[in-house]
Amino acid sequence: MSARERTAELKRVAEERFGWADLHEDQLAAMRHVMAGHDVLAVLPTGAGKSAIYQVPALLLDGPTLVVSPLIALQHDQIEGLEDNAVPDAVAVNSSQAAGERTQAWRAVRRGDAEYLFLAPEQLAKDDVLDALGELGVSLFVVDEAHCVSSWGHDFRPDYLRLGQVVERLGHPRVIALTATAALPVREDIVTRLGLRDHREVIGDFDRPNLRLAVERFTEDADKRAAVVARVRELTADPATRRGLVYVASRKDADRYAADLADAGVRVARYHAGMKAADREQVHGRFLADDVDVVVATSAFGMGIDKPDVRFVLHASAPDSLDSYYQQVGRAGRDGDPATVTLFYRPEDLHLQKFLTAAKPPLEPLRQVTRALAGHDSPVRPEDLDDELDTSTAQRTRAVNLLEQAGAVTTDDTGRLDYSGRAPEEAVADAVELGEAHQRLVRSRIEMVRGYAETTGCRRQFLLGYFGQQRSGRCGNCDTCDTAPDDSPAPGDTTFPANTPVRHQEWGRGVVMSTEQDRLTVLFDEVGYKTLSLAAVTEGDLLTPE
DNA sequence: CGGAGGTAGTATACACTACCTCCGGTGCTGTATT
Repeated sequence: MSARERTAELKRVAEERFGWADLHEDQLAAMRHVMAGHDVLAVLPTGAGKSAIYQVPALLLDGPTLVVSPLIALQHDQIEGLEDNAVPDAVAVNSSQAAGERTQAWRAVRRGDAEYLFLAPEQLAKDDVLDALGELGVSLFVVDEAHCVSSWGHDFRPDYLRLGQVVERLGHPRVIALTATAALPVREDIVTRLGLRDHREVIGDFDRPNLRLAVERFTEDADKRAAVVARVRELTADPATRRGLVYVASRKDADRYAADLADAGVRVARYHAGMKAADREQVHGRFLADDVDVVVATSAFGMGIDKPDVRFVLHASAPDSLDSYYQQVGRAGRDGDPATVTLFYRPEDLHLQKFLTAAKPPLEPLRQVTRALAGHDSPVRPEDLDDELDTSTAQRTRAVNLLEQAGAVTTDDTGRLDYSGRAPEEAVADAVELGEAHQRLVRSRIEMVRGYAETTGCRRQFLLGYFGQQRSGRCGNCDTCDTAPDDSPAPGDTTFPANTPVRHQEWGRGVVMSTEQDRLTVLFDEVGYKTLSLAAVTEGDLLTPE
């Protein structure tokens, strides 16, 4: 079938079954790749209709569609969204259901009454679930919010890193990975972790010109707090800019800012993961219904929130990465109208992020798991190791992931673990080194937040450069552009334009992410992001193109 | 690492500092307990 015929068919199904008359070219391109048999990574801004990319091809492929999605609450919304259309049902399977409900969901998929099955990655760690999926003949494997593979997999929700093995065990159906944000190392992580095969990438335009970017710098914590409260007061006093979000770094700060803002007369609610599920849901609902103007939240508030008229997103503390930052500020101005995005910055605030990402590779679990695996002559099911271990399931999974990455363990097509026979001390040392390399990357991402906050160049250029999108010229809609002289040069030196592969004498192989007037940001394989002075680079011959 | 909150000490009755300790994000799941 030609690309043209495919496009026509996809458009027909979209219109007839979903009632979508216009598909965006990015959506169509991704769908065509899927229909041509490729795996696909689609990085498209929220609101670009990422779900359509799997929903439409799903109806043209024989066999159910599995959607891996991180939050059970999010799955409910997605299922409801599908119920309105003239398409087969969608169902979910998870731990919150009664046994009967679960059986019914499986039956619906088996009979073909339901086309879409939603699961959290943890479900896919269970043999009976995988066996059931194997019998179903899944035709499309969708990973929604695919950046979680990279950001949540290493220690928080380790089952994310096992999705690649799950794909193989299911015979490698076509895979679609979807996300709204992914800097280069995150994209690479998604591709390698999921084991995408002969894949195509569709990367949308990240620029959101209606967001006005600014950073305000403080030395005293008290001054910063007062400034945040004063700004929210000011913004909420004007009906045109009344609704917004304030992101904070700790639950305690969420409580405290919410209390201070309430005292200042702001209609405000707080949101963090320490609250009861029902209370969180209520806050979410009140925000959508304009019953409160402002939500003060930790990073728990985010995925699945689609409110068009959010007029400001303020950060009372620095986030852990620009990946998180861009996703959080992206919740402002979805309707395209102007919105304010401001980071209230104190360098000290970065220390909290460093603390939160300080987890060392799990040495003791690594030792135990290695010893246990080395003691088995034949492949062993992961859960059968637990009798010999003194670790939690999550720790065991973490250790297995690192050992597998280090090449000391492989997973066979029944999900059993096979030890390579390598000397245990060596395997543990390699796994620790890999864990530490990941740690360096995470740390360097925090340094990129510092870079953004302290840059004298155009903030939009810096942000887009971080996502590998080089933009020429100043944006004219950020604080540094306001104060820059009109004739200030665009980022200049073209010896190392963005995306150039380079080698550094000490740090090894890397890729240029972005250039500013006097400096250059490079992402190195081994040490993560580094910012280099252009003068030092050109004079010292530190960097050579590769 | 740094902020919050407690305690001890000083000095003279409330209030201040100096020092110490503790805490800090994101969610799934299955099991035990109300």
